[in-house]
Amino acid sequence: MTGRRGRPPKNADVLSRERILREALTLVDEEGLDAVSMRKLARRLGVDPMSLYNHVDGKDALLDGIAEVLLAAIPAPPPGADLRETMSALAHGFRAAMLGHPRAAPLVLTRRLASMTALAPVESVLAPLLAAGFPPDRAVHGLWAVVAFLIGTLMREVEAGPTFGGTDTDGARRRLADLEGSGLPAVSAAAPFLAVCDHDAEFAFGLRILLDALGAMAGR
Amino acid sequence: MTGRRGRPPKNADVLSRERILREALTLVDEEGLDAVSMRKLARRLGVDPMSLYNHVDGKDALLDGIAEVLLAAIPAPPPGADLRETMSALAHGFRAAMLGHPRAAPLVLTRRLASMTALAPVESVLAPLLAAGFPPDRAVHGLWAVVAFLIGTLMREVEAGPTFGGTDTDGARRRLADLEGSGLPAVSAAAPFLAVCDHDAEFAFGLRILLDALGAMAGR
DNA sequence: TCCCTTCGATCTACAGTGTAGGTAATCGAC
DNA sequence: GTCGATTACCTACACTGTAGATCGAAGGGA
Repeated sequence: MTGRRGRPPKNADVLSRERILREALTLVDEEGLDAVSMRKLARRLGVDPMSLYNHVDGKDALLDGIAEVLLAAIPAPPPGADLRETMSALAHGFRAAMLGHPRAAPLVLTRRLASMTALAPVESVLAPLLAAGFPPDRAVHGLWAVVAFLIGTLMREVEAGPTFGGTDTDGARRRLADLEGSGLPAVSAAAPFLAVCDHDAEFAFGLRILLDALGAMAGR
Repeated sequence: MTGRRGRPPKNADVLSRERILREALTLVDEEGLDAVSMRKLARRLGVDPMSLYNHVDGKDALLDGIAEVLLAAIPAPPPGADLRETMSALAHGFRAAMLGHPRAAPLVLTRRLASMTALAPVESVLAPLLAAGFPPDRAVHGLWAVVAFLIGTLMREVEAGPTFGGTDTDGARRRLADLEGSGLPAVSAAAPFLAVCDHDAEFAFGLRILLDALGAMAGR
């Protein structure tokens, strides 16, 4: 009655893993991670909740799937580039991919992904490091140092929410007052820079420091 | 019958915010974050679930509370130390605090905390940066770069779980085989170092790079 | 043509969740 | 003694993830 049972007629497949993941991602974009439930997702797809389980292994696997969609959006670095250009391009590509879906980004940043999708960028970073003369163990250390920085900054950036940027918003003013009245001298002195975050500048600063250090080590 | 109603007699308060947070933390330590529910926590405290709401604002506030307990465990750095010693001490203190409760650490690493507890370490880092001649905006950038690195490494470290360390475990062997058979040349070459993580060495490496860079900037 | 396996969508059901709203018992202050 | 505030308990509601069974169409052989 409510909806016909059994397999849908003909080749008109109602569901597919891709369709589910796409809809899930836009659901996260619109309502946030906490709003994701199998039932709500199914409702948006016009489908019974349990049907999702024919294409996805469960809620956790669904979230992993979204994470991989995000990771797949990182463009490959230009082929002829040197170490610094390659790492910079990948770092900016990663950041852009996360900022394109800020509410879904924690799925990438907080989960240990072991898929092929996650391995491609690793290869793109390791290759120039090895070519620059890094022994494999140091190359891996350098890779993880940069990855850690990326994860950390983006975590901060993405949790801040879009209302953190403006310098004259109500929130910023209140934060400024709180910091100045904290009684901590250094915090008070730096309060204007703590109250608002110039994420672009922070990202550039940290990335420059790290790439400088790696570049210096490559020279040795 | 099941339990007497109303306020408990005399000064024998059954519940308190501290007791709740303590029990919540050991619950997380024992069973992980997903296992935390108001009902289970109440059961362990021998109390009705709704009673918790008299001391804690809701589940989210409870988790924030646990995060602050973790943060409060970071020891203050030695007072007379210079920039590098101070930042190193705080970084190691932060790491030790997180590794002391690996399953609860994501609460600190993934939440934006705005409490006084979170501000104390910030002061401890900013003070020597400013004293070393950093202008406030650069000091804040340096602070966040180090914080981002800390968040990122600890995220990786804490999610890996305790079974990631050993070199001859089954998981390590399987990972090694996967990496070598990935078809990616750089990944294959560095596979032995990708399959197992020496977290201590990684942490030391990244921290050294960052502190070197900041030290060099302070000299200018 | 019939039969039979396979597959995907549906339905039911269950144990568990966070918490709003209401009630009763005890306290400190007057 | 009276009164408001505090605190523990109870009920109830809407919602979650998903195991298990069921049904109907598609496709392959005979």
